[in-house]
Amino acid sequence: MSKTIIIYGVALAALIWVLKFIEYRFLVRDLTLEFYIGAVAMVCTGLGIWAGLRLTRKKIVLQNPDFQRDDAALARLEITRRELEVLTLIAEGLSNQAIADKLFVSLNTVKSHSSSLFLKLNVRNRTQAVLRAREHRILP
Amino acid sequence: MSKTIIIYGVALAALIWVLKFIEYRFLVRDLTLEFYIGAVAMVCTGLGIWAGLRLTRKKIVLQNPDFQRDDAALARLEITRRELEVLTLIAEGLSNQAIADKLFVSLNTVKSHSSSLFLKLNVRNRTQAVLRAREHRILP
DNA sequence: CCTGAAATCATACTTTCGGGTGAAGGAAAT
DNA sequence: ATTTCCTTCACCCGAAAGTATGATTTCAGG
Repeated sequence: MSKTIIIYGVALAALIWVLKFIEYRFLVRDLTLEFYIGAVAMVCTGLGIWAGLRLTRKKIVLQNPDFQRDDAALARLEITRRELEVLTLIAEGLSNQAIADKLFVSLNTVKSHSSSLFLKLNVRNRTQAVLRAREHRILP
Repeated sequence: MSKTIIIYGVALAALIWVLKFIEYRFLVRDLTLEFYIGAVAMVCTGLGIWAGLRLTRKKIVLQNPDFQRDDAALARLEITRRELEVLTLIAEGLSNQAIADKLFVSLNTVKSHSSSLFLKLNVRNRTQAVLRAREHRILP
């Protein structure tokens, strides 16, 4: 956050410094407008590329390759297919509304599923549900 | 849930069946009150032990023994000590109120910490925060 | 000594979650 | 055919979570 701002500030300061340096070094009284524009364009392009990479940097995937779902646990806990879907999306950090949009169902439906899920997993909220599901080897 | 109820029902039915059997088998007209009480006591004791074991069965601990916190990530994200504490408790599925009680601070304080945590982790809720923290190797 | 970062808490407000209840349609099993 | 289970959805309500803003205090480091 503040680091980003600082880097931008430093970059702009460096640009100004370089321009000043050029002015003095080569005894140029006034650099041409084109030169300024070009310099700003270059710096902004660089910063843009850097910011773009930062903003869209790929997710760090944290996968356990040798995860094997314990279907016996699923059966024992009487968790249905749809509930498992909802549970999976909950584990991805989605809100109920987001889950509803993703599954093309209403918010109420998602609430129903998650509620019965919490009952069956014997937990009180989604964070605990994810923990429990992992313990039961229902989720990776 | 329903399984528990079924087992209780079966146990009671079995008890009644056994008592009837004894009555016929030994041509006893009326079993003594003490006998009934004793039978009920035995069955209920057994069920109680079983239920107690079920209810208090130990947590399945899901620990990654070779977890090493990425302190660089902590510094990079500018996460403070207190925020890390809160984050850890969030990851354990505790509510804000529970965290407040555990840390002997007010609910508002916990909210403050979690809010700035979400900002720094660039997430919108606690579940995503836990995910992100794991990705950054801040949490096991 | 002064500054800045942390930590604490408050107040107020909006959004999201979660519980409870009930109900309708559909598919599969008996 | 009837029952049972799953899925879907609605409505209501209270609790919890999250946002925004600002004040205070403490304390290490320059």
